[in-house]
Amino acid sequence: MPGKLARTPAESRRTPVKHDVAARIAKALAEEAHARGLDLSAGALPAPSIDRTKKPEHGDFATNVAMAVGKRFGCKPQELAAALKARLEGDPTFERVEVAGPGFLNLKLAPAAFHRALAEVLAAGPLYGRAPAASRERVNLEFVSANPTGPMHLAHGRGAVVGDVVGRLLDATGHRVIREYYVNDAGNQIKLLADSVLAKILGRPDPADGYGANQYVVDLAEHAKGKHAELIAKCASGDERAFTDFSRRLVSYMLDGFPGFPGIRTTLRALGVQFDVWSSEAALHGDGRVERAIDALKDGGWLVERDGALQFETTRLGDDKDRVVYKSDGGHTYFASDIAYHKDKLDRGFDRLIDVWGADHHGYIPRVRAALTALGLPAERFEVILIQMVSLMKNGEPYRMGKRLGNFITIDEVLDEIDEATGRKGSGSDALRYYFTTRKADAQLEIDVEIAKKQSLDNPVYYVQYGHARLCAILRKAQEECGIAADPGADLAALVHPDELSIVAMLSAYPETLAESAKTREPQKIVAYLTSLTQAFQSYYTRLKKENDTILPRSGERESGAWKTRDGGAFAAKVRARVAWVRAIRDVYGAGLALLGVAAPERLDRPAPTAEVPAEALDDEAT
RNA sequence: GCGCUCGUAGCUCAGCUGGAUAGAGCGUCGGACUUCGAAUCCGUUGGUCGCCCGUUCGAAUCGGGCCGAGCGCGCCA
Repeated sequence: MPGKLARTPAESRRTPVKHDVAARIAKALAEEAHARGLDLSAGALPAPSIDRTKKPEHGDFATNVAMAVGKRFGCKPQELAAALKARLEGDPTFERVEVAGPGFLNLKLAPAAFHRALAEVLAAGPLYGRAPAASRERVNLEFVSANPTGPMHLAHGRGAVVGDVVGRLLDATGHRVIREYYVNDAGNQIKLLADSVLAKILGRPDPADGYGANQYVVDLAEHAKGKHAELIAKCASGDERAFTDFSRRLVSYMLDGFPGFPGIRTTLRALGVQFDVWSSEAALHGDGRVERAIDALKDGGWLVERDGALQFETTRLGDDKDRVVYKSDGGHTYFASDIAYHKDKLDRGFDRLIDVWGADHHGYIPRVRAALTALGLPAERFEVILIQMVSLMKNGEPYRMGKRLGNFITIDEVLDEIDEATGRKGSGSDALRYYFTTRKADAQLEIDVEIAKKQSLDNPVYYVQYGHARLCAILRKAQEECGIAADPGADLAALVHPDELSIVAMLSAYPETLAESAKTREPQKIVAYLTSLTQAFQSYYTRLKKENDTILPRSGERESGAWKTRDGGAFAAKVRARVAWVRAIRDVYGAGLALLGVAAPERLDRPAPTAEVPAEALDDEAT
């Protein structure tokens, strides 16, 4: 491996500015080696890092190249750094090159380099940053997969949003993603739901651990009673086929809704989440895929009969204990289905399987991996994103709705409550999506409904949406009052304000952020990026005002048109450059918000100062 | 007991393949609007990165050991 100085074509397209810097450093290094009569072709050089700096005084990029390869040059890092500095100073890409600390090279880019970077953003527009990853994979992304025995709760919602955003990230980096919901329609839980509903209809007592205490079961019973009288009668007389049929219909109702219950699909849609494939556990059994998978394990000698049950010796593959696939009563375990399901997904030709699970299922990973290995399938293609708990707070206190607490509040309740409070349909989805992707998936999360309802700085999603609306307002005024359309080919030479250039540097980092976020399946990197971009622009905007400058001509000048000729046209050139720059920021913004599935409104209505609604009044409506 | 995840500011959390003086939001306190959206901005306050060793030019980051938290360890799903 030649290290980071040599990049693949895909990477170089993805990070043009950084790649440019890397190439110039490599060139300087090669020249220095040549000058010293060193032959570096034998053996790889240690890979140096080229990083964006955290502090402005360190310039735009910093590299440890002199420290990394100093030994090969047989000299001190600081000496090599000084030699490289001398060579790089002749390069017009850099405005300043400094040796710092133990041998870092700090590089400050010249304005022209920023202008080239900005031109790239403008040329790509809203598609900026979307570039194929090194490997373009066919990905099966399975998420939510909540049992269709009840409404979706907050914890499901987090998995839904994280899964959906990871899907968008993978799409944006050139992977082909199939989003799949695995419907557990064959297990005990479904049987229990059907028993509970039947019990309601037939006036029998609810089964042990049944669902009968829930209002939606009462509603479901009422709905089913009118529609399936014959089927219910057969079920009552112990007809198993009828019972299976009845269960299947109940699953459909849970997914598609019935009077008094919106249905899981509807809830997901309200959250902005859609699936390509709904696969059925029952179907895996129905057409023999489970049986065949278990037979394959048997043929491979992985199964033993013990205590009257059929066990898969996963311990031979690193699991803690062997796992039962067929119980002593002859029934299958959930694991048996899951073996077949994951085998099926790989059989369908996916390069990668990503499962999104609740963190409490983490112990399940080794056995699925063991199953794939035992079946001779590439277990390394299987990965899991674990989702931690969500607790819902209200003004700092655990939030209760009825008897439910935190995780057990339904998505619909939360969405409705926020939508009603803000008066904007979709604001609940925006708020939840933003919250759920702000933290990494495997960290516990607190959500405060009161903050999510606020249309103010306290609410992080509003802060970012406001930033987007503000950029749009500037572009709108530029067009309508100055006749300036953001021109991707604008002359950018007049763009010299340090804040403007540092924001260009941020824009040029967006492709790297997207690539990294997709690669690590960590949406929070996009959120963090958008937050800091917003901050940078808002800060610039206020500073400009303090400096008695504006992006657009002042209103007086707009009407007279005097701005067009001010300073011999230099002012107009600056305005045009800045408008193009605003457009670039807006586009990156829009791209980032689209990845999160959060609305990017072009304008936001100012809230009336008296819009505060007493929280108690909303509680009554929401329940 | 074993396994997984984690321990960073008063609170909620970032911190990329190890990099320079560890960051953000909220909270505290104090400031900034005649002019493109003040739904904003600036400053202030705040930390033995749980503890101890080790690896090296360099550790919040990697390794080991403790302490503490959550979860898992079903012929449940």
